[in-house]
Amino acid sequence: MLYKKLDLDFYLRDDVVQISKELLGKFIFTKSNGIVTGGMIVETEAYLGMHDKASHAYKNKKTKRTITMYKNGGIAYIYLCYGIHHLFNIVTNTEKHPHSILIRAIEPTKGIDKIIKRRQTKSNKYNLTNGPAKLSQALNININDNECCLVKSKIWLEDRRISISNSNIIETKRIGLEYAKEDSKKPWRFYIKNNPWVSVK
DNA sequence: TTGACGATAGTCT
DNA sequence: GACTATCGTCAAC
Repeated sequence: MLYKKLDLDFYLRDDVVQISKELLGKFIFTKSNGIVTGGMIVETEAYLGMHDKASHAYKNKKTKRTITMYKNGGIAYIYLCYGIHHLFNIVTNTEKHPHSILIRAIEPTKGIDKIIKRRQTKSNKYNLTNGPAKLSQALNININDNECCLVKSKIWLEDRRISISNSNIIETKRIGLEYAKEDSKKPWRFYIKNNPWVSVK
């Protein structure tokens, strides 16, 4: 089979930085009201859990919101940002390690007509999914999908045998985390070199 | 019970 | 580049 859905073992691994890099070039899809939309992941950010000041799980903090990250990997962690935006993360590792990966941008390939309708944008096509809240809107992901299983549910990832070499992966600091002091400078954002769908170059 | 604060995006200058 | 809409979450009172 050329298109292989990512299985649970992919998500349960320990190295969230490595998984974040491997996600580049993978595909994400959602099925909503029978319509499938999705595309290729081009930008990710790793959040390293209890020792990462930028992570919601810093200092092992457990609240009603963050408890999702303390579950086994392979599920979605979705939360509301700025009262408006739904941000989609992938939970990795096991219950003791609240790791997550923010998907910041995709290159849409499936259901683009539907994506345009959901986004209601008239500007250039790169504006459709080049940001974490934009892609959530484009794929109709919202807070109700929190804890959604990524292996056997309406949101899933596929390996389509596209390989991104290390020389084509840019490592840089994460976006919008100045409050996290020194951890905001850690090179835990990854994106595909020269890809026009990346949010911030 | 209250208030400060965002892992953003769109608009305006 | 600056400004801000908008509201759930969470810690402090």
